[in-house]
Amino acid sequence: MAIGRRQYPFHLIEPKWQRQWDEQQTFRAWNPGETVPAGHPFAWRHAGAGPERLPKFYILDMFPYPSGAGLHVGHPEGYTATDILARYRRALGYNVLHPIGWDAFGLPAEQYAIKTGQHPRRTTEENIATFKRQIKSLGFSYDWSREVDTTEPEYFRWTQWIFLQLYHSWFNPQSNKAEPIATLPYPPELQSGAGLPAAELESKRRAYRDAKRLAYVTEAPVWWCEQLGTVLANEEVVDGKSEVGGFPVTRKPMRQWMLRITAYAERLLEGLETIDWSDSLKEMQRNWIGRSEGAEVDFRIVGAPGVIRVFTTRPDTLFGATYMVLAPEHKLVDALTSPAQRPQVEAYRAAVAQKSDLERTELAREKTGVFTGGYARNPVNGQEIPVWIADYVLLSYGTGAIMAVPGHDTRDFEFASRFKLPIVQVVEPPAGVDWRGFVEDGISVNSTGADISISGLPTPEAKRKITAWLEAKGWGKPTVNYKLRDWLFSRQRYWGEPFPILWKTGPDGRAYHEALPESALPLMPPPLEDYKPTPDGQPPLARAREWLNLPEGATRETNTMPQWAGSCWYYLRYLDARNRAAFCAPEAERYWMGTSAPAAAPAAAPSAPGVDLYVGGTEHAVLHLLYARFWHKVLYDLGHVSTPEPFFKLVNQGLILGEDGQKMSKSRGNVINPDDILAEYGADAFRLYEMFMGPLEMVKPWSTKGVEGVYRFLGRVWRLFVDEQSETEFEQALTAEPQRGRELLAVIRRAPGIADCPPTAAQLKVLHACIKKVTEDLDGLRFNTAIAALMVFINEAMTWEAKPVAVLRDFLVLLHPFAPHLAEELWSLLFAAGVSESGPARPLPAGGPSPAGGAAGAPAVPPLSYAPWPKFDPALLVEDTLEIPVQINGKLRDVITVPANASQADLEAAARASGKVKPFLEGKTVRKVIVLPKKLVNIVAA
RNA sequence: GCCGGUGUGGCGAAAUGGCAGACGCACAGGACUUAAAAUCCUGGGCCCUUAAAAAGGCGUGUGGGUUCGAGUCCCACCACCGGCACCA
Repeated sequence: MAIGRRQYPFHLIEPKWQRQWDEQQTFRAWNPGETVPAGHPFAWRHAGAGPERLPKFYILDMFPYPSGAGLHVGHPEGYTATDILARYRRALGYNVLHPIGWDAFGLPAEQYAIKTGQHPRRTTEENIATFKRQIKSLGFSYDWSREVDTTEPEYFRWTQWIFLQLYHSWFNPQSNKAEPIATLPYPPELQSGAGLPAAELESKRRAYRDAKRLAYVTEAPVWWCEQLGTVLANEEVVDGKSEVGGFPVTRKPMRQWMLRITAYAERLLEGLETIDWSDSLKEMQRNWIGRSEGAEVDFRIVGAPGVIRVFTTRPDTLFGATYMVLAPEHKLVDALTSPAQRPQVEAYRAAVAQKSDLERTELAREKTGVFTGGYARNPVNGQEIPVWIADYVLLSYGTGAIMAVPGHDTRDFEFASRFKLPIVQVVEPPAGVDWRGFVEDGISVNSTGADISISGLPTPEAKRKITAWLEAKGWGKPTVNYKLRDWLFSRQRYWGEPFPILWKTGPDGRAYHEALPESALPLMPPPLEDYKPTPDGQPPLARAREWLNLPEGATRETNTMPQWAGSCWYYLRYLDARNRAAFCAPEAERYWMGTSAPAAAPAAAPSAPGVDLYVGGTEHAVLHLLYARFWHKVLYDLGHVSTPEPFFKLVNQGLILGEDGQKMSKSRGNVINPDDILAEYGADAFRLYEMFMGPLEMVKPWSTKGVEGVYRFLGRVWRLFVDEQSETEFEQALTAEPQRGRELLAVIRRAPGIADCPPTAAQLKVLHACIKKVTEDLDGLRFNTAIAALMVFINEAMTWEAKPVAVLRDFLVLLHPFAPHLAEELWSLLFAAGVSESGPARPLPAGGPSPAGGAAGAPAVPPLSYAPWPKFDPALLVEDTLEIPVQINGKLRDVITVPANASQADLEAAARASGKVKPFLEGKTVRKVIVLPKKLVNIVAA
């Protein structure tokens, strides 16, 4: 809008309180055992009680990645929600941990540095400064003393330390958990080492150990992105292009570090049952893990030794397998290929290798493949079936080979149709459904062999029977498969944590790796001037000769960790951010994660283990959230943390669209910059609007007009409290001497109607209805309707002649989580000298300093940030008379006013007596009358 | 294709199975003002009637169902958004 008069001097009020909060460290959270200084408002509220005796509330925002673009309006949506709840919980008496920090390593930051021709260290610092300024200007109640930055040595030393925990562990399938690598048993031939020279035995044992570690090195085809000069994890490749930058990626075998997340597939799945996340998010994780139950079956190769092992979820369709397909890269392809078919097979394999992932997975395209010339024998009926290769079978899933059942699998059906392969029925669908391509459960048919029959059995039973038979014969076994792949953990870039790993050469001439001792951490990256990636995949760190080479011929690992490393555990560092001896002290971990002995009676629901509330966008549904859960479980297994899951409750905020209803983007030109909104309407209005738009989780379009609406509401709040004449004087003084800004606020006086008078019953009813609604809505994260309730209160209070101080104070406590700056200013105005001689109706401070505890004495103005949340009194909300709707056959015909205590009979009589109702009953028989006391009357007549 | 979510005035949205549209935006009328802005007051789902109204009818994506009563519960469908997608 064309900026009119300011509704209220937010430009002076907001910086004033932000500075006060900073100087006082108002929102510092206290760890168990810490002594709270007597002058701190926390001490005032809790009367000297030790933090460990108070219930805790850990409320966390997703780790911001400080990009070059600065904050957009989507970021503060979640931040505002968590800030409101943090302030609300403080008012309820919790010890609240609400931290913030910077996820500052990683590709986008490095790309930005390259683009702007600066060192990433520098751009990172600048970006953090921008984010910090923007976040601070919104008045969030973060504990800045716990601020972390993943690029600081004191932070990444612990990232490296956790990597070493992974490196030094293996996953014991017996105990189903990670254990120190020293507990790994060697297979018999390596135990005795019979006949082997000591050096060779040691080298073999090392190879065995290294292959079992949770962090291991492998030479595997990986996604290589030439433009970015690095490999990427599966999760970072979208539609055959890099998620960052959208560059093409290709498959390339390279030596890489991997983390064995697949060992945790089952536990990551099970853990979802114990946490309070949205169904859609849990479902996304389940899909990503992709558990499927089935069987592995061996098909003997005809005319050669060996078997082709396939994975199938439908062993009941084994009789319908009319051919087999191997992935083109499968290692048995050579052995199966006949001389006659070799040219076609080689050509096909070469063609597939050329294809990008996009070409290979593109939708609705024709299936391709070639016959190898080889055959395999179906174990159930001895039939010889041809073996093909085709790129619709993926090497990376299952065994990289399938039995094809074209009768009952859509893909096999397409392929068989195209290549004229036989299609037979082995499942009977329900009547009227074509069996061709029927993939649901049915009844097995045509499934009888010499030795086994499952004909006539329903699918689940048929599966069980044939699997048991295969197992008894030694030809197969029940198997569970996961789509989840191990996590590719190394990057060929500069801007990441170096691996605390050395490479050495053994007596056999083979290279092996070794961990640095913990005492060598943090391992600093070399100060490279030329940090740019190279197109050949040689990491930039390899260029730092002095750093790279160590005295005894050892060299350092030159890969760096991916961006996700630092964000996998930051929520743990917040618990004890300045600890130099450990990533976090155990007492702090147990207290904040909720596993220490129950704290003093909680004011509301008891805490659940883990972070109490985690808020962030859906974009992290499978990357960060899966990685972090994995690391957490490893730390849990090794005894470093006390909960099996990191984040108990998680809420995704919905996307904010542009005013045109489209996703915000520079190219559309519909991006809203929070700085502009703040300059015009202030932080309180901005916060309020972000919450008033609609439910937190919903996608919703931005409307600057809507900001004006809540801004006007804040103006009404201001005018309710402030004397008009004094404001005019203030405005004039400000115009004359704008530089005196803040001190001129002292000119403002409270409105004349505000008095220390007893509230009327009507006023209390309005107040308590508001307390009830705001309290319940905050508990349910319904910020939009809570704000509506505050508006209703103000609309009502504007009509009051006399405004009791006690009522207004309670209102300010309700308002302060949403609009903290304005609330603080008005709060101090209410307590200004001479306002409240005889004290308010509600004793304030309710939880004030104990006679013994208040060394600094009671402050002149009780701190609003720690003022107790008001309780609503249901007795004040009861009505004398009620308006009761009267329906005839379910249709509303009248609304009658009756005493609240009217009996059922009274209600029915009053309803029948209504003049508006009578005509509808004329000439009809009343069949039934439904009377709900205090609710409604419905007369059924015909 | 599969999974999840969402469909309510001109717009953002509210509504334990019980008065659909709270609250806000936009709009219209009025007060204040020389005038405007700001502020304050009033109005409003749609249709039919009417000078205006009253009364009435219709209304929560579509079609069925359960119920005295359905935005809300059940079944089938449609549209949009998000995720996954040759995973055997």
